[in-house]
Amino acid sequence: MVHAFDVLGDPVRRRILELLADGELSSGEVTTVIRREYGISQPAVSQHLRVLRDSGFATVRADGARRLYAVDPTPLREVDVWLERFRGFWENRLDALATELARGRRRRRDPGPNSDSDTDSDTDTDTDPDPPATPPAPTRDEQT
Amino acid sequence: MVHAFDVLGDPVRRRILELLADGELSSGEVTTVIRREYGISQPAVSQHLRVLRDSGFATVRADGARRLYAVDPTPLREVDVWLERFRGFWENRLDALATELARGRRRRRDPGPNSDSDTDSDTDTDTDPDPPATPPAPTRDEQT
DNA sequence: ATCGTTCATAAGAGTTGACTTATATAAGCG
DNA sequence: CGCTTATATAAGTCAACTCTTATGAACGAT
Repeated sequence: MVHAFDVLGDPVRRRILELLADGELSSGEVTTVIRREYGISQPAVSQHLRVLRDSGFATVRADGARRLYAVDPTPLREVDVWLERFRGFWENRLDALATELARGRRRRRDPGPNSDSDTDSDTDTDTDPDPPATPPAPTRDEQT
Repeated sequence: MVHAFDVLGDPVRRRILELLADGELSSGEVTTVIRREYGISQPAVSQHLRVLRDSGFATVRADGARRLYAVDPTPLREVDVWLERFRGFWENRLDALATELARGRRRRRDPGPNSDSDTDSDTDTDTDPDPPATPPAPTRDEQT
């Protein structure tokens, strides 16, 4: 299946997530806004909602004939975790410390840039299955 | 120009950024790793580096015939800011408060899910130019 | 039961994007 | 100066993505 970042690559989908961030919305309500803002058809919106469903960014709940969509934060969190290694670039040490505390992390050592002497390798296995150890496939698609 | 999330949509580019996160690397060094991991050609890697340059994710510095690439955190930070509105989904209130402090924000109100009565519209202007107020163009491309 | 909603799926077209091979530019070196 | 190394660009191919229109399925109301 597609990677979280692939899903977020589309501006319409990002916008839909923004809308859902404020709470559950029906497919129709989402469609109304998106249609107005991007001028695309109802099926187009429905297809985006499908991608969001399939990729775990949104959940659906039936309410009569309507479908109520809500954010499922799981993949967004993955993105957040991936981003973590770069936070050292824009957060100063004190901020980083506070964030550490805020997140209740158990890991030691901060993700500062240019950690040369640091051969940490892959201590944080929690993040991404991204780097394949060996040439995956000639077709270069996402490895699940 | 392309949106930050478009750039991050590619696994090879994400991997390159991961490599650069540990410090400056030459094009050749990046190529060696990526070639081994993804089995793609030197020009392919070079093209990805170009995208990273053009989109502001990486900076280059000449060292003789070599080009040394480094992370430019600016667009990553934009992504982080975009993500901010969803943090309420996975951080509890206390964590959120600590993060607020850590980030030194001046804005009030937290990005909690299901804030129904909240017709915030667009208070946080710092984030995204994403939602166009009106149907932008029939071709639905990224508005710069 | 029939008709209007609400929403999803199907099929097809156009565009974009990521590779490939071939080649160009520039530096390092004998 | 010629040759190798380091890197970028050019041109072309192929696949994937996102639309479109047409249609289907389920619910609600008359």
